Amino acid sequence: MTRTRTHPPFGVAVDLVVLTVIEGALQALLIERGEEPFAGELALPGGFVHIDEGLDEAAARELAEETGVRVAHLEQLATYGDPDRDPRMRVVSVTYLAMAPEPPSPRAGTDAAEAAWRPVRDLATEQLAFDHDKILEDGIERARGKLEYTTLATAFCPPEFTIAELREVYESIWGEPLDPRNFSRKVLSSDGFVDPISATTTRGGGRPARLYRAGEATELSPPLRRPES
Amino acid sequence: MTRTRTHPPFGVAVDLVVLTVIEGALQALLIERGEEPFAGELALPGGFVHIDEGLDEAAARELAEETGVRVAHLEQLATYGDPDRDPRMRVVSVTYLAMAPEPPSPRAGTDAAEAAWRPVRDLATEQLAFDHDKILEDGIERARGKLEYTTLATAFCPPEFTIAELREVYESIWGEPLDPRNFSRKVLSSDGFVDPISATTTRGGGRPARLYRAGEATELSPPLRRPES
DNA sequence: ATAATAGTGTCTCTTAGACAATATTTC
DNA sequence: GAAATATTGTCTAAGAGACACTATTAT
Repeated sequence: MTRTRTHPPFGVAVDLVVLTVIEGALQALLIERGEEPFAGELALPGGFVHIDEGLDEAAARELAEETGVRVAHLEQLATYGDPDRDPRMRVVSVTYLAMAPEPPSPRAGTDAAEAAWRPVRDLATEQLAFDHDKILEDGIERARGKLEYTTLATAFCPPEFTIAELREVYESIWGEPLDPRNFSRKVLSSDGFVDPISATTTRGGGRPARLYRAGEATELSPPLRRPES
Repeated sequence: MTRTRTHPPFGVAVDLVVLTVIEGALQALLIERGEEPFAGELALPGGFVHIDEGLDEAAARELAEETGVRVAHLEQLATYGDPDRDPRMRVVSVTYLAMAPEPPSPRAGTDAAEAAWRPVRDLATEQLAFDHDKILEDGIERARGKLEYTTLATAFCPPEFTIAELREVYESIWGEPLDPRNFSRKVLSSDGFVDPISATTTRGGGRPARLYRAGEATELSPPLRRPES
């Protein structure tokens, strides 16, 4: 076989599902495409992998270049490679899931006309470029699942947070209300989920709440089960 | 930018972690490489993706071509793309995890000198080609985790099986003994995990055991927790 | 005082885990 | 009968979920 036949010319890209919670609503970071194909449409931030860089590295670079957002967690999601997913050429996209603690205003990057947080609920009907609808959906589903058995929710919180703020993350991503008292008991009894610090805050309005930092644990065992419906 | 710079020449491959349980031992399907690099060493079955086929399609094709094994489950695992993971050129490998119900004798394929089941316990010290050690390890870890919250274990069983055989799958993959009585109760009380059929078998030696088929459920809720140590 | 939010305590029900006891086969 | 495996039942302890009650702030 010739090398061309054995190793056809593939493009390899990384695309990012970057999530955060703003005012009780789960939001995704999207760019408005400046070039064809799909010019003017919304898409996930991303770009082609350089020939001499690793995949994780490419994801981190694109995140910085295109969005400037600093994330607390970045993990590989899945790889999408339908032959016709990009009209230009055969492109395989390795996707990543990222969680950001706060909504710092994203700045436009080199080949992104605009980058902005959009509530994912508004995107239900909206059409994203390429197969990014599917990727975003898969990313959200992954995040929902991982909240159950990991301490990942803290990645959505600022360095110091209250139990109520942590609960708001769960409620926003799961779309279900949780009992504040049972939630509190569960979190505090899970070893290494959060570490208390000797400070309180009163951003809520009522009695001041104790502040916590993310603990060292990454797994949650037993898990925090998601409500049925 | 020229197209060459924007879309560097990547090779895209699929590699497969194919697992089964033979006589209480978890086994992986490995080939002995016939060509350089790593000629003579053990590797995961796999190959390059054709320019006009999807990733899942390529995985299914390589599985059939290289091993002839029929699997009950095939899912994407992760993608590995370190710049120097293949000495020949830049290759990104999209890996898949497959579960086979029984050990039909695998037959050698076109570019595989040999394909055979190997107990994964023996591979702890063994060195696989490329970064396949890491991939195999990740695949096993994924399988271990998924047994907890899915009905995937039935993919390792023949069409009709006993609860004891299903339990043996769990014990082999987790490497932990499970209480037969509690296991039985748990499986039978999980809706849609297994469906009883009106037949029994006595392959075990003692009292005949009822036979079951895999149920329609894919999720296990609440999960079947893995023992601590 | 009232409203608002934080945090503790209590009760019940489900489930996991340990293990006794019984059932049905082969040798 | 003895050995082996299957299956049912029982007990206990841990955890989830519901929710009453107390604590501490602002207005």
